[in-house]
Amino acid sequence: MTRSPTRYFHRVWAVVRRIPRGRVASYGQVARAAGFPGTARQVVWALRGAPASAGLAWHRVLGAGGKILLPGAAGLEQRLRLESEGVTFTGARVRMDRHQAAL
DNA sequence: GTTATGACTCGTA
DNA sequence: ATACGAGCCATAA
Repeated sequence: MTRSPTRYFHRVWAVVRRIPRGRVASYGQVARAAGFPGTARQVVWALRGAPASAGLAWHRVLGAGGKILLPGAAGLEQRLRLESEGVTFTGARVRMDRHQAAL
């Protein structure tokens, strides 16, 4: 089978797109749902490589346990975006027990 | 072909 | 709670 070099990206984007508003998922969960278990780090490439025009909900992807891993101002923006969607936090972490997306 | 990078994850201290 | 190390692997150079 001819495998497109961009298939990985495409699959990851497809998974992120189906995370509902107000829900979140971890990098590892996205990777697993995309059919590439154990490739949590590579999800980052897909998120950064996604065109802004795609409107990808990158802010709904967090580290394991609901922790925001994006450093600096971007991390703050992520939190603000999530809160504006109704996502609640416990300290620095998202309440995964309430906002875990069903993948 | 090799090397470096990284918004990871888990175990351990 | 934080800190560190090791394993992980697609992409870029």
